[in-house]
Amino acid sequence: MMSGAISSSACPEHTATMPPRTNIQPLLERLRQAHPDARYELNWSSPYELLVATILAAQCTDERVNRVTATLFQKYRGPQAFAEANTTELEEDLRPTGFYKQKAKSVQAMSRELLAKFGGEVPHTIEQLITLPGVARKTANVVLNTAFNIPSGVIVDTHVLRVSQRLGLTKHEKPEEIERDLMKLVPQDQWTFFGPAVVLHGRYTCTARKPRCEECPLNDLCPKIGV
DNA sequence: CTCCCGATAT
DNA sequence: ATATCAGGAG
Repeated sequence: MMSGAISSSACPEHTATMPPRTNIQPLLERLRQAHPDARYELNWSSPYELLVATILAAQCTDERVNRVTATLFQKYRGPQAFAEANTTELEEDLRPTGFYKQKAKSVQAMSRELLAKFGGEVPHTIEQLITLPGVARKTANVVLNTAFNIPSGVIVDTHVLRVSQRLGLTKHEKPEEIERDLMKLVPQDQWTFFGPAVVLHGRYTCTARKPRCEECPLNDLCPKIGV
């Protein structure tokens, strides 16, 4: 809520104590052209299901998560069912997503905490969400941005991290520091678009190992740091 | 920093 | 063969 704190400095020289890069608008326009309806590709039918799916999405493609949750959400309906599930059986259900023991543990612990502290309802603030086991800022921002349309912050996953550094939007390396830079740089009403759009850009164009700079719509805006 | 973990692109 | 992939906890 304090993120919009603008220093209305009387000094005409520095009207804003603002970030490294000058104008974000051209970048936002290009991104919008390339990914007009950028959104997360996880399948869900409730905020709770999106929360579970996002936990499962760690180090795993959306496609594989969707393949698993298609049957998973038929078998377990709501936090009570996950909390009471047999752990070994749940681990097997989650196996194709990788890190399956850790994820089973996180999903069950998260579900129990959700029931105990929030009556089974997914909270609407990032401060409350990140108290849940297995939930940090990235997961919390995905849920708040996507399920509730709340611009709680900017999603910083491995794609946003890499692309932001290459574009020179940040000099930092830790996700939290990068998110802080992006929140200053990008207007708040663009946050829920910016995250998913940059994720798609990183997934399909500005790839980790062999970026496709020749066909990149942001090519002329990019200093190509670390490529 | 390491560990959790399997599938896929290179 | 191995780096990487919609991360987070200890």
